[in-house]
Amino acid sequence: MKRNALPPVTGSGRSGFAPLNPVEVETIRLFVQLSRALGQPPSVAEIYGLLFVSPRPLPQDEFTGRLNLSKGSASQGLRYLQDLGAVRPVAVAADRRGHYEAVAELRNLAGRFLRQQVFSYFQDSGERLDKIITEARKLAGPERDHALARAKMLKSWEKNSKRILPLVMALLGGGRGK
Amino acid sequence: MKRNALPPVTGSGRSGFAPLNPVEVETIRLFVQLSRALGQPPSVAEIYGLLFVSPRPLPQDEFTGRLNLSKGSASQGLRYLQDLGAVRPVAVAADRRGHYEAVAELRNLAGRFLRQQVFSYFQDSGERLDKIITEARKLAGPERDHALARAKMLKSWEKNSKRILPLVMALLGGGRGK
DNA sequence: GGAACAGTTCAATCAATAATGAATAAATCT
DNA sequence: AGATTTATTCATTATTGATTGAACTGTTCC
Repeated sequence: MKRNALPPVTGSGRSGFAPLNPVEVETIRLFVQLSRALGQPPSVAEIYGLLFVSPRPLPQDEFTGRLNLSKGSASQGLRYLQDLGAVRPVAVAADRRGHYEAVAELRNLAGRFLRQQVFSYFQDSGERLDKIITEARKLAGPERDHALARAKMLKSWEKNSKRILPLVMALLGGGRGK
Repeated sequence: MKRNALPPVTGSGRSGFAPLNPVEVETIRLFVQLSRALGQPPSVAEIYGLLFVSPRPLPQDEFTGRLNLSKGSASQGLRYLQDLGAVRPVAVAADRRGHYEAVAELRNLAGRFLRQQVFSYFQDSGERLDKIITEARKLAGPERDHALARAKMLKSWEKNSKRILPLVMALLGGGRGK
């Protein structure tokens, strides 16, 4: 069965938890929208969005219930967010459930996200580039020249891109963020 | 029926076109890999990749045949690439088919891509942010304060991000790209 | 110990996205 | 005009990716 995109704002939570208020709904939508642009699954964005607007850390079953997620999605999404450093556990006295809060520093978030995304790409791109060059050398005549020129271009693209990342990070952290 | 990921390097092209050589195969793989990171369909990456390594402009049926794509995918992918400015038509004498070549300037490519991706996001994010603030004002007590603080934070994130884009563009174009 | 709770894993299911190809249009040739 | 070539559109099909939930693990409480 397909779960509801977002539970209705009105109506008492049939999960036993308070339904989302309009601020929560809109904030979550904002993050879901962003997640599309970044190619991230909506459930993850929903979890982060709700933790982000929440004035206090939430236990897993609470955001699961309020977002109408399955236990599996919640668990996986939470893990992903923790690995990314976007969410951190917070102990709450007299409650054995784990509670979580959003890490809300743009620099951290964006930095880690970029690192994760970009790193996974540059992972074997270097290796592949070398292979392209090796193969290009085996060609003959003008084909060979063109192939080598293209390979060189790719190398320079890679270098340029790699150089930009730290700068972006610095800008994200340094901008008068107040 | 599923098409082959990439036609085998050896073996005469059963489409009547030359099979891909190793340089072409590896270059295409590189772009396909990148397209995953960027959330773009592989067929588009294949087309761009082949045009990128090709020493001469290719007509649609040629890259369609060599990549083993359907006519539909080729046509749509080509259109997407043209809209993005990543590929441009080139007239070839005594051939009535349209020929295309890759636009291979990192600055153009990345710039247009970012614009397309990011712009579509910031499209209505401003509107949504205003709505969040409006709704937050209707809340009471500490909840209200927290919600307003979060909304303010989102606004600053947006401002920061918007400010960075032009800088990234400048860096992509300006780096000693040789 | 064992019942209730909190959480994870993963194979099966469902939804979203990409690719296909038949129908069609438009242009060029004879 | 009619035949041929080139290319586009879009409903259908295939593929990928996200979500579910039942089975399981480990804790805590009585």
